[in-house]
Amino acid sequence: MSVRVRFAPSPTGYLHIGAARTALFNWLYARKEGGKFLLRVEDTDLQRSTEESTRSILEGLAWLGIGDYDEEIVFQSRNADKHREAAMRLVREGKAYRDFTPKGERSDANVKQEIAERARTAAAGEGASHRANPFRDLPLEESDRRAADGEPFAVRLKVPAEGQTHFTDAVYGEQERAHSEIEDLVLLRSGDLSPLYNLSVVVDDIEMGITDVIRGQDHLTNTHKQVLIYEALGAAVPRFAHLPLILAPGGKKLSKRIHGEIVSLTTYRDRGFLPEAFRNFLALLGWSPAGLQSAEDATHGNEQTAADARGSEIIPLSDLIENFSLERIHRSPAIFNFDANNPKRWTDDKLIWMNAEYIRTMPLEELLPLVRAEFESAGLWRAEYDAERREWFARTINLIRERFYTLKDFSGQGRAYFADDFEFDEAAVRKNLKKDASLRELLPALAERLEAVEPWTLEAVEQALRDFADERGVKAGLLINASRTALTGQAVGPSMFDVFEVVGRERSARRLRAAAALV
RNA sequence: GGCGCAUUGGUGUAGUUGGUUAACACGCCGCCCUCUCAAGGCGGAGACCACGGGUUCGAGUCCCGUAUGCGCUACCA
Repeated sequence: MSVRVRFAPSPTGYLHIGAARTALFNWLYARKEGGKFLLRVEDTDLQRSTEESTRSILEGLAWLGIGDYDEEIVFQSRNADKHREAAMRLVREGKAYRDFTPKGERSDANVKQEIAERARTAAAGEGASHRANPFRDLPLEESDRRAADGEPFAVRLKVPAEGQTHFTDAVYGEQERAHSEIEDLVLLRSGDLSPLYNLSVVVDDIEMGITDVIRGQDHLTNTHKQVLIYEALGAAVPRFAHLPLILAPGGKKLSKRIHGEIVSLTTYRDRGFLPEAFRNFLALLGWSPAGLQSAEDATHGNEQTAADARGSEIIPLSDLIENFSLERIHRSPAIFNFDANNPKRWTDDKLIWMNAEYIRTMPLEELLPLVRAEFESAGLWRAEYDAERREWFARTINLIRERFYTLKDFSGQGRAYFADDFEFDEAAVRKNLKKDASLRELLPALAERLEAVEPWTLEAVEQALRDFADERGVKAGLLINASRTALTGQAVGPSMFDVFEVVGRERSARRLRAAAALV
């Protein structure tokens, strides 16, 4: 049977990076196995689900490059009737029962505490059985009659008193759980008979023909309940693969409430990350390809091996797909490292590095459209960049991309190359312009000298500037650094003669003169 | 409280029939290069493989226990 997997987010917020990784692994597995990748929106919690969340999740997946679902999106809320039918079938077959116990109110906030307390008292009062429900063995006819009389009921699965369930998890191995540990879980709520999560998931997965369930480790223990439902329904149990959780620094839970936007995928899109870089990073969180970075590879083999091994964590999508396997997924949780108090480290170091690596090494033709999109949203784009200035634009981007980390840098630090209204970095002005008062006179003189340079090439400009420095008895470095700040507003940047060439004669001269006022 | 899962330098990981000096990437530090900053090259600090017991000639790798973290335990998903 060919592989069919699904990503099943609940639309109660933006796409969490942990969820994004789950989606990615499902996608990778489907593509590797030549199977189908499906999407199911689990919107059964009507109060918390929003259309906006659904849209945001879809957008996030599309951005990541894994929005190519192989079949139509399934909305779980539309299948409620099927879920209900399945549960009632189990009641008829004696595998589930109606529970006429009045519904107890519970405050959502204290559930955890309540659970612990209940468990404690249950442990103290000798072995309060999970099978003590008085309605568990109510004859079907009586159950039917009471239901027909309009008495409200919930439907519970009849979990066998003895024995255990087991399944083999592709990641965590053999899993076993005694039935005595599992209560008769509720399938349908009393009153409106709306289906609960465990039922919905199983019925939908059966309906969709899912062969492999790949999801977060937080579902590992509950999988036993689902196995029980599969068996009651007489359906084949799929293969399960649970993914280790992604944690915050200190091994704490990575939560939207505490950590804010850092856990949202859209943050990375909005802050100038490349989908391929983010995807690459995400793939390596909880999974690693076999052998790619062993010591052997790094030290032996042919000429380029050392360099190859160094960059071996930069993995093209085709290789990711090619090498992906459930067996290489780790069991221990991964920490997503960041420091909320440090702007330079607002997100994981390696992610930032990886993004920069992609920006400076990816084919220029692939980078250009991304920069264009960034420029369009920053109001820097001009039609001529795609026409008569096309070559200049490509050359300039290629020049400055070397030291940029995100797409935002092109419109931020790189603004001076494309607009005149750039800002001067104060530290740069202090360091390169205010440092030497003679620059007040030197800069305009240099401007004049450069205006005469013909042709305007890197070599000619360098020659002219160095000659000028010699004549004036100053170090070329003084003029070079001052020029850098004058032309770009920055203290750092590409080799200055490249900058001159790209900025052009007119603009260079104008900016040199203007900068004299800043000295 | 019960049940489950995990534990290799700061972080991500390699280490898969137990065998010598625990490897790679990011980050950090230094040097080289140099007009700055990156990149690149070279080098360095940083892990008694959570802790304690075993098994073995030999354990990061096997077994038991402890601790810590996380998850589940709901008429939430």
